[in-house]
Amino acid sequence: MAKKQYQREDVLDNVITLFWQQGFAASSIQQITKATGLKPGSIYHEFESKEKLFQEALARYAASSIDSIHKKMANASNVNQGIKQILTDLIEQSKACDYCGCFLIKTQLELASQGNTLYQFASAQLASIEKIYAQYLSRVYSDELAKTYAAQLMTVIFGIRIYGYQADSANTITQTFNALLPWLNEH
Amino acid sequence: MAKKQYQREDVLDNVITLFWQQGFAASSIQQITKATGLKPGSIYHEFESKEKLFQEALARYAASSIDSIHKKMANASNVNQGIKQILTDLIEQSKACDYCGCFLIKTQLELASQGNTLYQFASAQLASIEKIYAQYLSRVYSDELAKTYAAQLMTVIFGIRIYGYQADSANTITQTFNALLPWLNEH
DNA sequence: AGCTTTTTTGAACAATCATTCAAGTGATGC
DNA sequence: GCATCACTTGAATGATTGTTCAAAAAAGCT
Repeated sequence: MAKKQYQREDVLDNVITLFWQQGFAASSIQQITKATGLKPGSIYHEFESKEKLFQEALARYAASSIDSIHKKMANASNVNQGIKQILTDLIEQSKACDYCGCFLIKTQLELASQGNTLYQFASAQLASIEKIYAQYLSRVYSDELAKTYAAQLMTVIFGIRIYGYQADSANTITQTFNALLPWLNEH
Repeated sequence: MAKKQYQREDVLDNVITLFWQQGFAASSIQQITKATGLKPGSIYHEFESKEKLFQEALARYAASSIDSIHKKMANASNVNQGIKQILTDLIEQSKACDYCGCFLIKTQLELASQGNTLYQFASAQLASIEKIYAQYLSRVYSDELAKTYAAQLMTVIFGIRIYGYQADSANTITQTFNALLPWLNEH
């Protein structure tokens, strides 16, 4: 079998689901083996370690998250509507899957106390997402106000993602974010 | 040594710190041993299992959290000021310690996907905290508005606790919650 | 003092952990 | 058709996991 029997990206996608659900510590190589169909040897041949594998999975998740933001903003009639759409989709998503929240947030929480590289990576990605929102908002508001709104937005997104772990919360949440971020209805 | 050499509550306090920092999966019995000074045998004699120990630690944390809310509300000149004080203290706290966030939130995120009992317990505790806020708010607002505000408050608290993981975020946060919850300045 | 009860001890348990590696496999270039 | 190469395999590694248990140790009770 000289030819690779898998695509690096497919493996990562499978592994994202697993790590996302269970976190880093609770995901064993055995489970990774089962989720990907690869034997331990192949995993270590392709990725250096469990940590490197996790890192790469997280990076892929972050990239696709950021990509999705840009796409939704491009399709929206204006900045505020775009953000509103993103929030709406977020709520829809948290209804659909049970392990949700955000992979980046979960990683940040799990690995914060160990000063881990993975924590720093997750944290940096979240910071850069905030910056992206600030950039979009600066099309409509002053730079200062844009930053302020971006911080508010991130806080509410975090809040929603945690609140979403509570059962049946979807209806409440929509009402909540509309009340918290009234400026979303401007323009 | 027929007499107990430790206080159940002291053991729990030590164990709260450990579990809070590292989460359930990443905290080994060996570490618990080191943190409490108890040998494995004693731990299993006093608490039934790692899970039961965690559960009890979490319950103690939740009880003290709820207690602290009531105390702060009792000391405040009115409901809104009391809540404001709680939020301010929360931010101060998240500056001080690095593993922060909230033990309940961390537990909820870590153990959600496994449908774990511990997840359900954490989730229920958070729901009951929301109910407590709603009760206080209903002194000042209609029952319906009180519920709405309580949901907003929880969302912002969640947001703040996650946002707090980002470095240097303390100044931004105060500004943010004042903007998100303008009704806190009423009365 | 002697018996009972409660607690402590630390070694031992099987299971599982992340990781390694020598051997095997099959396609590719010559 | 043979050697080379990239990849797969799965057993084996030693460390660590949560948990148990028989023996020891000390206090209370009669």
